[in-house]
Parts: sequence; structure tokens; C-alpha cells
Amino acid sequence: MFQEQSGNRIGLGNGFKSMTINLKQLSKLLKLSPTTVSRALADYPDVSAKTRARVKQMAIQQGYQPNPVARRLQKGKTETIGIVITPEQNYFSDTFFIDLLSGISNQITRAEYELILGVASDEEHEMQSMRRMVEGKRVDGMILTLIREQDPRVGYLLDRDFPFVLYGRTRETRPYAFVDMDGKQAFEKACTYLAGLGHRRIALLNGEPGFMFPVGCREGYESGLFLSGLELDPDLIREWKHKDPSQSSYRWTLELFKNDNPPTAILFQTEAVNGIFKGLDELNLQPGKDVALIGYDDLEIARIHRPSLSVLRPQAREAGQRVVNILLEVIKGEDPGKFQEIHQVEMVIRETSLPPS
Amino acid sequence: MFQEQSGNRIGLGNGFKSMTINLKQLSKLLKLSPTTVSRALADYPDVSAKTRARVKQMAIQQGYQPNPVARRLQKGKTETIGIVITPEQNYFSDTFFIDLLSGISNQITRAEYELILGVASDEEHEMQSMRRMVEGKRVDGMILTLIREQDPRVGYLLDRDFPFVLYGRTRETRPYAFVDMDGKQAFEKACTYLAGLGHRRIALLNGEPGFMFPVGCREGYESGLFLSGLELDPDLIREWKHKDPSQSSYRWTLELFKNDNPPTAILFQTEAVNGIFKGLDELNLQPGKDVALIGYDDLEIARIHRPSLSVLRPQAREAGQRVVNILLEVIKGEDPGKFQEIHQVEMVIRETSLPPS
DNA sequence: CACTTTTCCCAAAACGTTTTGGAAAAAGGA
DNA sequence: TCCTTTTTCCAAAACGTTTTGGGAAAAGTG
Repeated sequence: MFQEQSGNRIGLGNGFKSMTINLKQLSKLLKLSPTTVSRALADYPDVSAKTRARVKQMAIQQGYQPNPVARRLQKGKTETIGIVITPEQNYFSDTFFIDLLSGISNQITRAEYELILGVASDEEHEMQSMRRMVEGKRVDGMILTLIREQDPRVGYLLDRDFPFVLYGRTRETRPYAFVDMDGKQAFEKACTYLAGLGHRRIALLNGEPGFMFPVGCREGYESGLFLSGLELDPDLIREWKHKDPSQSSYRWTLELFKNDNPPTAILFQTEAVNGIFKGLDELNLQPGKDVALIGYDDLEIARIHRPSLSVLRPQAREAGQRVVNILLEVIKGEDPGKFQEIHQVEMVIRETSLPPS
Repeated sequence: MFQEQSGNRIGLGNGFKSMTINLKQLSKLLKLSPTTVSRALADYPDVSAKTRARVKQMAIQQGYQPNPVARRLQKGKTETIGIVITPEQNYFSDTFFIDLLSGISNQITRAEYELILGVASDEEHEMQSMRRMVEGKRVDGMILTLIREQDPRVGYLLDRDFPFVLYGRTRETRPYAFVDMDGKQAFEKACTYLAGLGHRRIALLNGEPGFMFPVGCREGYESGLFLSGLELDPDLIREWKHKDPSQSSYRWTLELFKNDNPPTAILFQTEAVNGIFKGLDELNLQPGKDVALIGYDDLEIARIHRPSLSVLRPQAREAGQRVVNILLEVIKGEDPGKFQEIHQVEMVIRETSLPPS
């Protein structure tokens, strides 16, 4: 019999100098059973305070860390959550997405979970990557971003009762958990603000249809007009493309000003700002002076540009943290319908939101 | 005795409708031992062609997928590789990083591995996040990006013989695996190209010191000047900050043209282009016409801008794929020193690289 | 003191695979 | 036919945890 296996091998195997100790070795050092050591570390009440302290001290001294793979097998959980992103939509064109991810990662780490990332080239691979995670039992839950109006991912996950949380919303009658920004309220606020300054022709350069977020933006815009006693002019609404925000918004900006009665202000997602600046430049219109601008998302360019851009600022990091905390609850078995959060969006007035000249 | 455990429970436990079947159940269905089924699926030669076919068919029919956690425990591998990113360096600012990540993810998935992501707020947390992955036995290997001249991460990993691959290089005498872009050759090429057009005053707006990449850029720049018979003028070299590329490059652009003998061309990393455009605009200089520009990285803005920006274009996706393939070799036990790749960078001539006026 | 309760610990089972070390059956060779 | 080799299968061990279900000792209780 050679029950006593390898142990503290140094410089063996794949060459990785394993300084690690496992539960059995630790328990031997302590002259206790693995059971007791495990329970001591997990603060079970059936181990005396004295031995608990002794165990913990030795664990620290030896740098013991339970092997997560073994724990996962026993617990029947992966302690892992998944997220799939797609490069095509340069949604992550700036700090926004990394902020969200930062909040997500932060909470995941604190829960001693892992975040696994899939990068999918298109919608089909996006689904494929998610299925691999779900059906391959690689994650306990999923986080979804960039939600579409009709989003097949949501139906898929609901059908199999798999835990998930949306950053955003979709059209779906069954209850599900989400954290969303109040785009409607944000655009309403921006719109009434501009109207309050005296603007009467306010344009909306909105995100691509098919995605859910622009829907709220438009609602807020329309509601803002209504509250300010302004008429909705369909000619003042345009939609740019995700694949090519700058180019498409550039073209639509030119288009907007072909109007007999051109806008004096534009609401938009900050992603599209380069195209707008370019268009205005070409039209010899000065941003902020000749045309008021308020963007959604406080990207670097908004702060850097002169005149600096007034923006609506979502708290992406906080949202990311909430998404994870909620997902952990849902994984525990809580009812997803209980977790539907809509976060307010702050407006930051800078230099591009002056009264009409 | 109730050896026959739960099995195909429907809608039990955490509520996840587990349609999954495990090895034992599958083997029972086939009236074979788990051993044989496992070996059949792994194409061992000691199972007959007939039963192998039967097993595989049933596995597909039943949608059997081996539980990755159990496999990992047995194999003593996590089948996972880790990467840590930091938000401060505006990673997602452009397609570059997502392209790299896309290549990485692609190969990782094909190897049936997992990519776990850490987001660290600063250098200290970056190290902490990596240590958690390494010492917590959560990954088999690490991918490192945004390499510094003196990079503590590299020493740490080398010290404990832990498998890793750099995207980039560092100053370290011990052999290690890396995939790097030939920034030197790229900047040399761009510099000689501009000199060939007749430019005599070529400026370099370089990345932040401390990181390794700008070192190569500068070498290439200096070498390009030398090859073209031009003198190096330290006054034509400036360095912007990672935290704030636009603002710092804007200021340095203004600075460059305070020179009695100002540059007629600028080499830079495309990240900094907004600041440069802004600076030139303020100086009433037209990009491409009054000042030639070549950026490193083919970001969206480079293609969109009028005039479109000439660029050096690294193949980030391909590099990401190589990084993973190499890492898998290193994990297998191959000598890391064998894998040191320097990839050529293509130059894309667009509208901002004309002769001096 | 005799009994019950509480405190403290542990052996064994379990999680779902893969690997080890055979063993039975079939095929081949004389 | 008998022995050897090859083919085909499988029981048991192992990976490193946590959980289950006690059990012995110590501490209360009358």
C-alpha cells in the first residue's frame, strides 16, 4: 500500500513548483481528521473554539487553500458565472463597458466566484457560446448585456429555468431579473431641460432599432417633448447603426440639417458623438453654440472635448455590482421576479447645453 | 442502501430543469461499465469499434456531456486560463483589445478550455487577482498584456514555474514565451516612408514610459531617422499618459508646434489621435495636408475620419490565437523559451501620409 | 451515583470523472 | 487440442473536498 501520495513535491510533474498543501496533509499535521479540519475552517459549531483557532492558524501558516475544483464537485456548483460579449457591436467603445465589467468582477471575486468570458463573433455564436456554458455545466448563472427587443437568449434560459440576470430589459411576459438604466427618464429629463432653455426643435439621434435601449430613449424623448408642450416631428428622429456609429451618425447629422426648420439641439448616445461633431463641423455649426448637445454615457471624449459635452451619466460600475448580487440570489433559489431594478441616471451639465442663439 | 442516486430529476433542487445525464446513467443504458463508456468516448483502442460506435451514438442521442468539474478533479487540471485587465488603461477604447480577446477566446473554446477574467482597479489589485488565480489553483496558465519594462508579474510567475505567455515583452533574462508585435520595425517603416516622401522634421508622440511597447516604437523611430539620414531631435519626441491619452496628446501637440522648426509629420499610437486632431485644429493646421500623420492601430476613427488616417495595423486576432496555442504547449510541459514570436505589422496608407507641402 | 444532555470529533460516503491493473473471452499458432 | 497472444471489457482506486450519521467523552441533572 502506498496510500500516502505525492504530497509536497517540489519541481516535479509539469514543472510547476507546487507549494500547496491539501486538506489531508493539513489534517495530518494537526493530528485531526480531515472532517474536523474542514468543519473548523467552515466555522461549524461542532468544533471547539480551541481547535478551530489551532486549525485556522495552521491553515494560514501553511498557506492552505481548499482546491476549488474538488469543492465544486462536492457542492455540485461551479461557483462560476458566465458572460458572452460580441466584438461587432462596439458598445464597449469606451469606459462604459469596462466599468460595468469592473463592477461585475468586483462582486464575483468577493463572493469567491469566477467569471468566465466568451467572445462571440455574431449572434449565432453568441447563442452557441452561451449554450456551451449552460449545457456543459460550466456556470451556475449567466449575465446578459446588449439586450434585443426580441432576445432568444432570454427565452432559452427561461425555458430551462437557468439562473440569469439581464443588464437591460426585453419584451418577455414571464418574470425575470434585470438591472436597467432608466433611459426613458434620462432622455425625458434631458429633453425637458433643453426645452426649458428655450429650445423648440430638439432632435433625437437614436441607437439602432432591434435593441431595447433605444426604445426607452425614444419614449423619454417623446414624453419630454409632450411635457414641454412641444410637437413630435418624425423628421427630427434618426437612428444610427451599431456597426458603424461614427459614419452613420455623421450622415444623419447632415440629413437633420437639410430640414427647412432644422433642430437647435440634439439628444444622442455619446458613442455617436464623433460623427455628429464631424457633421456639424462640415455644416459650419459650432457644437454647444449653434446646436445644443446632450449625450448618453460619460465617455472620455465628453470630458476632453472643448466645448465639453453635457451628458447623462449611468453608474455602470454600481449596476455591475447589483447584477452580480442579484444573480447570486437567483442562483440560491430566490424568485427572479423579485429583482427588477431600474437605476436613475444623473445629468451632468457641461458646455454644450446652452439656450438657443 | 440507496446507491441509485437522484438521476434525472426534473424541476428539483435549485429549480434548474436538469436534462443532463451522467456517465453512470449512460453506462447503465448501454449495459456497459462506466469505464468502457468513458474509454469509448475517448477513443481508446481497447474498446471494439462496434461498441465504440454504439456508445457514441447513445451519448449523442442522450446529449451526454462529461461534467467538466469532475474531469478536472480527476485530471488534476483546471482546463482554464486566466487573464487580468485593468480599467485604467483604456482597454476597450478601441477594437484592438477586443480583437485580441476574440482571438484568445476563439482558441480557448476550441481547446475546450475556459477563459476566466479578472478586472483589477490598479497595479496592486492586478497582482492580487493573478495570485488568487495561480495560488488558488484556479487556472493552468496565465496570459499577460500591457507589459511594463520591469514587470513584477513576470518574475512572480517565473519564480514558481507557472505557465504563462506574454502579449508583449519585458526586460527579463530568464527565457519566457511571448507573442509581440514588431513595433520597432513598424515605426521604422513608417518613419522611412515619411522621410521618403520628403519629410525632414518627423515627430514621435509616443506612449507612456514604463511600458514596454513605446520602447520599441522609439527604437524604430530612431532607426528610421538614421536610415533616412535624418538627425534625431529630442525636441520632436513627446510622451502622453495612458490615463488620459486625448488630453495629454492634445497638450503635447501644441507643444510640438511651438518649436522654431516645427514638424511636418507625426508618428503616434492611434489612441492619441483625438488629442492630436484637436491640437492641430486649434493651430489651424489641416491633418494630412499641413501635417502628415501615421498612427499605430487601425481603430474605427482612423477609417472614418476625413481625411482617413494612414496607420500601422497589427493583427490582434491572430496574435491572440497564437498566444493561446503557445500557452497550451507550455502547459503541456514544452520549454517556454522555444516560443518567442515577433509578428510583422502591416502599413495601411490612406490620406494623411502625403509629402510635405 | 445513574442518567441525560451537550460537546467535540471522526469514518465513510458522495460528487462524476479518468486511470490502473487486471481478467475473461476470443483468436491465433503449433 | 493446448498454449499463447490479442481483444475486449470492467472493478476499484483516485482526484480533494463536504456532508452524513453517528459515537465517545465531558458536562449537566436528579
